[in-house]
Amino acid sequence: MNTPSSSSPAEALRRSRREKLQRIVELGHDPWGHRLQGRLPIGEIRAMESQIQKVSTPEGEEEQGPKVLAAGRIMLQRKAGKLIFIDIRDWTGKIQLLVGKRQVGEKHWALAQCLDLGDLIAAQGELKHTRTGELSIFVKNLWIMSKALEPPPEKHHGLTDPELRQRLRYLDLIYTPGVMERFQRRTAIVKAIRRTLDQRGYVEVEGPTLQTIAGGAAARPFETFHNALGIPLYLRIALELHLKRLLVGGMERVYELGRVYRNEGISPRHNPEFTMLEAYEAYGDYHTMMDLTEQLVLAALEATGQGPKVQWGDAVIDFTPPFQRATYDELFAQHAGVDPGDEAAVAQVAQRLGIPTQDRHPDVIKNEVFEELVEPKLTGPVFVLDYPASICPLTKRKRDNPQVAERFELFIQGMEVANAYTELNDPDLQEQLFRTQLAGLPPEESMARMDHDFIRALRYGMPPAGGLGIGVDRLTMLLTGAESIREVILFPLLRPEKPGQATSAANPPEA
RNA sequence: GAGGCUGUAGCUCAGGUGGUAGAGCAACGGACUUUUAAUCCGUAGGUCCGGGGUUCGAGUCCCCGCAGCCUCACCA
Repeated sequence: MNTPSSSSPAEALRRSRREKLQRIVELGHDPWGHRLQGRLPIGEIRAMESQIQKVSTPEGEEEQGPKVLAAGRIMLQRKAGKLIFIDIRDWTGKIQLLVGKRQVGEKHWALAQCLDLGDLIAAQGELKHTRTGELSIFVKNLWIMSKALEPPPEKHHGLTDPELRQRLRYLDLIYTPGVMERFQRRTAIVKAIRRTLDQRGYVEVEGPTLQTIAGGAAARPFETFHNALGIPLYLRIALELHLKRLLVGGMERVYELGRVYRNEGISPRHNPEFTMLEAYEAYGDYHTMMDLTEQLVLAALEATGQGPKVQWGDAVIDFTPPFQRATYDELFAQHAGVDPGDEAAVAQVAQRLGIPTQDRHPDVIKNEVFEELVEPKLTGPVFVLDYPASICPLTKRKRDNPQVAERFELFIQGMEVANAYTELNDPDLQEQLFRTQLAGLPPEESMARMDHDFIRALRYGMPPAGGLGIGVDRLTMLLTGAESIREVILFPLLRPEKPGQATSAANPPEA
């Protein structure tokens, strides 16, 4: 069709498959398959092994097994003259097919000659053992379900190049051991989170992802433009401010589980779009959310079918509850070796670390020291409690100490996994904090962007509440042994593939 | 944005100090009715990421660029 007489080896491989496709059509088979009725998952078929019976015949003892219909992808093929062994796999398991020329007849045998690694096929026959004891389907009928026109990766090593694994994730799922399982675990984790919140009486909602003010966090947003309205819009960087509006609106337990977008760097722990859970509970506080966090993490852990001790890289994470709780200042003193109340001493440490101290708020300096010296030591799981109020513009202060905010973060392996507050519901203080945060900062870098409608909402009365955010991707990393966030995101952001780029396994995208 | 590492057949990889590019898998042809990463015989397959440069000669050395990974920066 669009293939000129190219003689590259990749073309030769594709041509061979195209020729077989043609042959399949000529033989009267539909190379693109059709609905299958009565097909069983391979896992279930394997479980039928016990139904195989030995019967006596004039020729001796023979096996008699159930008739089954299976479908799957051809992973391996062994040809032995007029006999072909084909290993097919679906997402429940793998099984061997035995195709014999005498047993299947001409038309099916001719079809079998046109099969390649990677094709999707269906086979129907008797479930029995081969001479060497391998559970197999002794094929009577054979269909092709989908002809693979591209050659699959190497059959024992699969794909190893991380770039190819991410760009061709469908192949990664098929051929890299553990990838399918990891993403299924991710789904199980997300389901467990939903189940836990639903059981606790929460409602799930969907807030806007296109916003005129991207608030609720200190991150650079992606910008876009609405043509009909003629206004700039931003992709959300947090779920917070709209969920709190819903608290005002009377949704007393509310959560959203969805994507947020941050226009920042990419690293093994950062992807520009990631999945966040935020949950708000009226008449709770950050202690309420601490209990909830522990419950959610344990539910997620259980959903992955693991015990309390999880291997992650060289480390073992012990999720045995209750998780350790320690205050920000305690941990600061312990790991930074400085009295957190001694501003001069803290500034000195900061300077030693190369953290600028000129004209900066002491709490900001202190927090950067914390991030530098304390966070990497927090192998956790550990709840860090009571942050300096000045770095928490959306958080209620402690009743007996306005310098301290009722906030905690959960750290595991030096990673911030959860962040929670007793939510600030005083509209005047909230407005004031927005303004002081804004003072002298370009709007892009403000820690909290002024959102007048949000302040107005607070003026109508928001119940005191606990609020929680959990980074679902990071939690999934920790619970599935993934050391890069790209291993738990199906399609992480990559630079676009250039036409003709040498790293492309298959046809480059059309120009 | 900075630094380090990597890029060789469709895939997985090898190619000391510069001398006209190799293996396994996959493909193609042949043998084989109980294989298990099947085996055996044979054939074909290359923009060595791209572009410059040094050299009689570059996969190899130098410069510029592209992409990926890692570290850092950014990041409540």
